Amino acid sequence: MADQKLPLSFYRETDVVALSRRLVGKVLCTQTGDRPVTSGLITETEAYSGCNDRASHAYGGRRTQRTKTMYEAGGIAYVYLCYGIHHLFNVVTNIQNKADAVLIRAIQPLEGKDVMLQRRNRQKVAPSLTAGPGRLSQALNISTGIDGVNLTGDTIWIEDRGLILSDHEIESTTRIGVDYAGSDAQLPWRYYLRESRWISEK
DNA sequence: CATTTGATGTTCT
DNA sequence: GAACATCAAATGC
Repeated sequence: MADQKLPLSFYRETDVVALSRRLVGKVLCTQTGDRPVTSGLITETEAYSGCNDRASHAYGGRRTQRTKTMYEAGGIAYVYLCYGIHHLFNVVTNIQNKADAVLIRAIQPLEGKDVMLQRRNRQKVAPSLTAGPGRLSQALNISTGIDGVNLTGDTIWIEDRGLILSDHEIESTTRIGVDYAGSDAQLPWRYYLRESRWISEK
């Protein structure tokens, strides 16, 4: 079968942790303006479980201008500004009002590497190009401007290219940068390709 | 190599 | 004011 764009039903899965694991090995693609398609293999993800997860922006049912996107039905992008500089890309999952999301933390460049180098102002294709949530967003031209955009459209989407990963190829550890979340910081909800160099931390 | 620091918008106290 | 799902450049070994 040809490359297949993931359908809305994929994102409406109710187990955000299982979905986070399943997104590793899929291919994130963007296309803006008249630029060529840029894409990369998803190598690292983190699950954020809505209202009950102290690391989540939606913890305790918090609704703000920023977080309202997370409460929509799964299958759209949640992009927000971190530290006033970095645009972080998340996949909204589950049904409406559940506020579950998966943060994409790293990709391995596939198509459009020259465009990514240009956007990032780099000379060489190396992990620092797209390994890290702020980095991959800049490489793929993802910004808060596409917050709420449908992931089955032609601006940003995710493809299944038939790669199947067994459990020993995927490592799960605690999430990055969520020390403030108390005991929830210990949850092993970060998934990454064990053998990949394209990871945000060693 | 490791550690420190500056950049900087939104949200919450 | 302070904290924050971060990064890059500068500084110290």
